[in-house]
Order: sequence, then C-alpha cells, then structure tokens
Amino acid sequence: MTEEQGVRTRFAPSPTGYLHIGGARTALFNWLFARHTGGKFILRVEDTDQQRSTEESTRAILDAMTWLGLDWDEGPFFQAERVEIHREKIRQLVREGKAYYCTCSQEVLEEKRKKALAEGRKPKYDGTCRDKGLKESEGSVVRFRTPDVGVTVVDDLIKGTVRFENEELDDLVIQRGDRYPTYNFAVVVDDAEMGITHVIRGDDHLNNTPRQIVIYEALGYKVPRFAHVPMILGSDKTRLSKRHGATSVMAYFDMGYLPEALVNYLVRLGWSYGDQEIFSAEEMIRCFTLDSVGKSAAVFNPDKLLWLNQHYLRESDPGRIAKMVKPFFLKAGIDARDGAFLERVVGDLKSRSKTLADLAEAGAFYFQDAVSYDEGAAKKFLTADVVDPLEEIARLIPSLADFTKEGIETFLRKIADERQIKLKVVAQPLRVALTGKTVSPGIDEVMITLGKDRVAKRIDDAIRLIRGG
RNA sequence: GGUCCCAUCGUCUAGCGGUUAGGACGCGGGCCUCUCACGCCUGAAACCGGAGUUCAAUUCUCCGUGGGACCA
Repeated sequence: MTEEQGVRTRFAPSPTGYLHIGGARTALFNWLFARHTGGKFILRVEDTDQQRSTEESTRAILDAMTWLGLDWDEGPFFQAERVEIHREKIRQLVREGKAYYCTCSQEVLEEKRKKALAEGRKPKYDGTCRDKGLKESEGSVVRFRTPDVGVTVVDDLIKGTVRFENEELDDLVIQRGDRYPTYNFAVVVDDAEMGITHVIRGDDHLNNTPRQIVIYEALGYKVPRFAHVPMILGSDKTRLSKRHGATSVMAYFDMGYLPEALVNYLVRLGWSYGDQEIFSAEEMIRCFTLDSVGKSAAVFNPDKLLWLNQHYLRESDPGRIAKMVKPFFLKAGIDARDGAFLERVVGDLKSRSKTLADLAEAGAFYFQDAVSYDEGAAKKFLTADVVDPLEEIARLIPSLADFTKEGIETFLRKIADERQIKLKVVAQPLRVALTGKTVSPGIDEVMITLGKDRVAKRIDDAIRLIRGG
C-alpha cells in the first residue's frame, strides 16, 4: 500500500450542519491515508442541496477540520459550481444512448411500486420510458440505463470483494426534474474529474457503489479503489445522533477537549496498531494502513475520550494549556489576564483535570481575593483546635527561606511534629484556609503558586473566621 | 419488501488452525499519600447459536439468529 503512487483522497461533506464525529473520522482516515502514502488530500463541499446548504455550515466544517489539524492540499471545491460539468456529462450519456429522458410521474411510479410490493415483486423501475427515445421536456428526469445482466464487483479495501447482480440495480435517476444532477451521479463525475484514486467513506455508501461503478464505466472513467469504513454508533448501537450526547466536533472544543485527544480517540475507533493506544499525529501517519481498519461498527465511548483528554492535558506544555484555558476562566467571570500567574495555576492543575472546563472550575480559587469556603469543609476543618498551628504557619511563612516543595514540606512537618500530630491534621485545615475546599493540588504547590503574601493573608482570614464563629 | 455489510469482555480492540484468549477505557480491591489526580499491584468480565472441513476451530465454509445500512 505504501508503494501506491500518486494517491489522491478526498473528504466531501455537505454543508447542512456541523462537522460531526463520524464525518471527522472519515476525514481523518482520508487525511491519514494521503499523508501516509505521500499523496494529496482534497476537500470538496457538496453543496448541491440548495435548500439546506449554508455558508455558515461550510465555515463551521472548515473551522472544525482546522482545529483537528486536518489540513487539505487542494480545495475547498464547491460542487454547486460544477453543475454545468455534470450536465454536460449527462447530455453525453443521453447522446450515446446510455441514459434517457423519462416522463413517468411520481404518482404513477408510486402506484406501480405499491402494486409490485403487493404482488411480491421487486419495486424497481419498470423501464416504461427506456426505449421511447424521448426528448427533454418540462419536469422530465434523466435515467441511467443500467445493464440488466451481469455482475458488478466492488473490490473493497476494507470489506473485501462484494458482488452485486446488475439485475438488482435500478435505472437510477441521474438528473432530477429541476435539472439538477443527483448525488450518485455528481459524486462520480467530481471524483473522476479530480483524479481521486481512493474513495474512503462510510459504509452506508457501500450499496451505492455498484451504481456508481457502472456510471464510471459508462463515462469511460477509471474506477477508483474503494474503502468503506464502518459507522460509529451510539451507546444503544443505533446510528450516532444528538440524543447520544455531543456529536458535533466543535462541541468538544467548547467542553474543553484538546484536538489531539479527539483525533487519537477517533483513530482508534475502527483502526488499531497492536496494543498501542496513544498516538501522536506523526505516529498515526507512519502506522496507518487501510488493511488494519476493522469491518464492524464501533460504539462511541465518551469515557475513553475523557481518559485520553486527561492524558494529553497532563502531557501538554503549561504555556499552551494556559492559552487554551484562558477563555474558560473568562467565561466564568475570572480575570486570568496575568499570564505568568495563570501558567503557574495551570502547572498545578493540568495533571489532575479531565478537561479545560474542569481545570478552570478547579482553579477558580486561586484568583479570588477572599476565599469562598465550601460550607462542609469549613465546618469540618476550620475549628478552634487548629488556630494554633495555623497562626504559627502564618507567622513563619514570610521569613521562610526555602519556599520550595521540599522546604515547605519540611516546614509543615516540623509544625506538626512539634505538636505531636500527623501532617494531615495540619494539611487539611490549611488546604481549606487556602482554597476553600477539601480537594486541591498539593498544599506545597498551592502555596508556591499563591505566593507568601496571599498565603499569609488567607490563613489570617481563616483564623478570623474561626474566631468570629 | 429486496439487496448489502457486520458479529471476541459493558465499550474500543489484539488474535490471522494448536494461546492459561492479550491490551485499553470503565468497574471492584489494595499500595503510595497532605486531599484529589497520577503511578504501581490486583480482581471480576468475552469468542452469538448450530452444522460441516480438520488430528485440532475464536480463527476456514454453510445455515440460522441478532444488529446495522442502502434502495425506495
């Protein structure tokens, strides 16, 4: 597969909504295959559905691809701008007798279909107009003259050899009554004209493939290789949809996921490389092949995505995470403009957060002038018997020479030892005094990030609270 | 209704005739520990069913069952 020369793949979303999880994985596989083989990855927007296509959707899809790091080499091309090319090819087929005008009305067709079904026959077009030699007329459609004998074989790179009896295929409508080409026709012309060598798409298109192959052949095009990747399902094993949770790629951006986590999650959905779970973009490109793509549908598992996100959050550079998390703080009304301070906060929290949103929530206390105490925490840990050690800490902190993790640890242990109590007996009240909560980064990390002044002030505040009752 | 695809722990998957059926997420227990998270150890958890091929089937073939998709 690596030897393939001049590979050209494409992703062809229709701009009728956002880029969703399934589309993103299809795009990813196309992108990976192109990158792995040194080929080109092309983006084509299938905006022929005039009613539902919007520019906002196009923008949203492009933004999502960019966020994921799926860069394209050519395009975006717009299918709507290519309609004249499609019409020319349709006229060509009609001229050559490979397609014909049909004037059967929807009503008649529907009636015949019902009748066929009722009599237990196949509800396929009966060929009424096939040999009438009709000219174009108002509302007429163009049908493709499908060979009615023989077999069309799809030699799929993922599914293997799939055979279709041509007699099962219908005389497909290739131009609708409004003179617009149909999907199955336009996609063939565009893929062929753009020199696509490998069509990698969802396996919901597998049944369309023989219909497309006969069109390729009628038009004298070289038939590309096909690879039909299995679908992504929701937890109830039905097609992934909104009711399974977020399906839009950018919804994950909004929830504080890192793009590399989503990409890593997606690549392992249907594809594997031994036991490896974690892949950098470079590793994916190096390891990706279509023959290790599985055949069966996969259920989307948000927990595993969360785990990967946590992993990448922990591994990432604090500076980068600080930039990414800043909007989450701002959204919560927290002024996180002090870059150096924010970066220290991120350093404390990135290894213990699952998402950027989590991080911002857990880190809010760093930015408060007056700590807001969790009620239960204050009641349990800010008690009269800890006033003495807290006072001692507040008194000695300003002059503590070694204000490092080790220095603070030693200092706190000494405070505890002198009172013949365990460190944790001091640590929890101190944590509540500094953070307002019982859960936080290490007490030493918090103190360093906050700095001596804020630490002393917060302890004083807590003592005042205890005394004030 | 027809056609097509698919089938290993709850989930993602490894396996490509002979394995104590491996890993990961999640879940249970333990260790570490200033809380949490990480990390480490550990436990429970799967070959859809039936024929056939074979000395031997999770693996190959067929049928069934279940799920999914497409065409209308």
